[in-house]
Amino acid sequence: MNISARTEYAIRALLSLTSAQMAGSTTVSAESMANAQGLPKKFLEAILLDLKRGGLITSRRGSSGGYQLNGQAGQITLGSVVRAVDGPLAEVRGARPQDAAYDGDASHLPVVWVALRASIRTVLDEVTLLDVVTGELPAHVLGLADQPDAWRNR
Amino acid sequence: MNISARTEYAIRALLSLTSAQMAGSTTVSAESMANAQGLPKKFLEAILLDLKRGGLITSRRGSSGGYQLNGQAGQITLGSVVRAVDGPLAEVRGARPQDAAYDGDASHLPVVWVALRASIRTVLDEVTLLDVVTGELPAHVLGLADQPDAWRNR
DNA sequence: TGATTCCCTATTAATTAAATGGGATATACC
DNA sequence: GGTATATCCCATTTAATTAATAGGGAATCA
Repeated sequence: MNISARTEYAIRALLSLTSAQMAGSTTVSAESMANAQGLPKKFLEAILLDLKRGGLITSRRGSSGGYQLNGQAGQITLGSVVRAVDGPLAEVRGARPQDAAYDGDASHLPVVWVALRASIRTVLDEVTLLDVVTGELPAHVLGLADQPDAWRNR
Repeated sequence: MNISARTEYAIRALLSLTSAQMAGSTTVSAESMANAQGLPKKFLEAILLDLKRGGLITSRRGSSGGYQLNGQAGQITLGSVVRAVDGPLAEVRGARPQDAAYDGDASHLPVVWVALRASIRTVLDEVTLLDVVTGELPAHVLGLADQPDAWRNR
């Protein structure tokens, strides 16, 4: 149940591209993203390639090349980023939640796994890159983060 | 964002113990749990040790020994099981969600991570072992699993 | 006493995660 | 055309984690 470095780096790089899009600039190089966010450059390059293959960004080579978002920052969700770099959300022992089959005492377990994935989706598939940069997060998400113990460990 | 085999095995073993508790029996051996749920026995033993150290079960050695739940099945949540065998929910690159620190474009990201963890908690910390065995899951959880596309991949 | 069953440490094998290196390919600008 | 820039791509490395197994010690009961 962890967010990988890959995913975290991907999101932070895309937030740089979002910022650039808002400022009206064209492309941003891997190097400047790595510097701005403190990410290992070659590792970031590999991640950006995944993002490109996933259709989230476009790129241009050459002297004034770099990357930019493929589409509007307000249309790109964190969920799509996670899926592009780390695969499906909430897999259970390598399988999709609804495909985990059990019998006997555990027969109702898939319902729980599906609900768990659905609850994760209510956050990751509702928050866009633009939301994160502006801090104007969906009411539902702010509500979750405003719960009494949300910021405390259990 | 995955559920490990460790966690899945732990839950399935505990569901066997829940069933035994409901039937009024005393202890269940690791071997019979492994057989009933099709789990590797020695691996299961290691997991049961974690569960014991986490205070979720008790054990007795010897010829009619075995394991039993420490407390009522209706009081033990899936969240406590996950924490006992796999550590904290929803860590971000090895740190707690609220401890991930960023500046610049990513400064609002911790709010998202905390909200994500909160949403996971609304499922895992609300569902008990008894709920799963009986299939009588909390309304909130059933609601999530009843959403139109909850059972479909994205 | 002997069978049973948990307890515990160590080890292994496979996979994944995180990163690095080197170089080929495309682009812009002088 | 030449050169600097920057993506693209493959191969390799290192470390950590995951999943599982092995072997035997310690407690318990009949």
